[in-house]
Amino acid sequence: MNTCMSRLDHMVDMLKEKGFRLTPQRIAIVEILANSCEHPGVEQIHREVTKRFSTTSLATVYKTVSLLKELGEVMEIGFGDETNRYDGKNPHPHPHIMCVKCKSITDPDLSALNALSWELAEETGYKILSHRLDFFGICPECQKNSEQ
Amino acid sequence: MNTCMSRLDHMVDMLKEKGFRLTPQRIAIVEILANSCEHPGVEQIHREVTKRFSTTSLATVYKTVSLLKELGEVMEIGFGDETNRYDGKNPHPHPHIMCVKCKSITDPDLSALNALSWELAEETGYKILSHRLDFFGICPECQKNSEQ
DNA sequence: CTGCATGCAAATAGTTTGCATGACG
DNA sequence: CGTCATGCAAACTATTTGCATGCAG
Repeated sequence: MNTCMSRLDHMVDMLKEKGFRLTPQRIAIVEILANSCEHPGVEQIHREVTKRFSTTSLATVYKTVSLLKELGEVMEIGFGDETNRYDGKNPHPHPHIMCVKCKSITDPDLSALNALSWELAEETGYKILSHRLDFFGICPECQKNSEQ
Repeated sequence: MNTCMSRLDHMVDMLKEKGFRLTPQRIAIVEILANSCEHPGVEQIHREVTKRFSTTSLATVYKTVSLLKELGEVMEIGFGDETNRYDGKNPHPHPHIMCVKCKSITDPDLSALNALSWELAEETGYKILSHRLDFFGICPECQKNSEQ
């Protein structure tokens, strides 16, 4: 089990094991994904990487994120109109809550959730592979700011 | 209450009341949305409309669907890569289950769901406006077909 | 008649791809 | 050193927009 390893080390090891090259840009992107809590988008990741490697292209960010997505190390969060955001800390399906004003995304605890998948599989005969549970609302901070 | 009115009548009345024009194309699109169970996409709606009004443009379909969306009469279902699909029968948030092979979308019954929103609002202090619960899996039909 | 709706084409935005160059292993 | 990754630009796709024309009210 790798549970005691940092996400960063885990992701880097996985790339190494599978024979992918560890370029500085790639490592930087992995670091950002492994350490960000705010569910960054490609644009934001790109902004961060270029602070260290100024010539890094958007295409490289897309390619790296896409690679990690395929390896199951990063989960894509695609909210309606919003541009995609990514979660590298917890790449498995879990609920999100997004503030429609400030666009912040956080991960609430919802224990009662797993039961739903079972209920559903039994009811429909589907083989459930994954799911997505997203809430949209206004965060406490933004509620305060709109009370003029 | 309009619960005894057909969705079609309800949507047409709403357009009339709010002063939107009832062009034949618009009515045809509303009809398709009100009567389709398969959660059609814009392309599919367009294919249907053009059977009756062959010159109807994609832009008109987009505009009409968008209008109904803003009026709260149609719900957009945006699944990751897949192109958007629409639900005109039940425009309020409800769970979906999509087959990753045949791309069919159906509406399962999940009673235990409403409790989650409450739990969440209390836990996080968010004002919850909406949510999205989508499952991805393989439908019974496609499971059969892959057992060679 | 008057203005909103239509339909065409062009614009947009996020993302992907092709290809020549560069650097990891 | 060979191969894969990078970076640039061009391609793509779903959707939106501008504008002249048409038709509902």
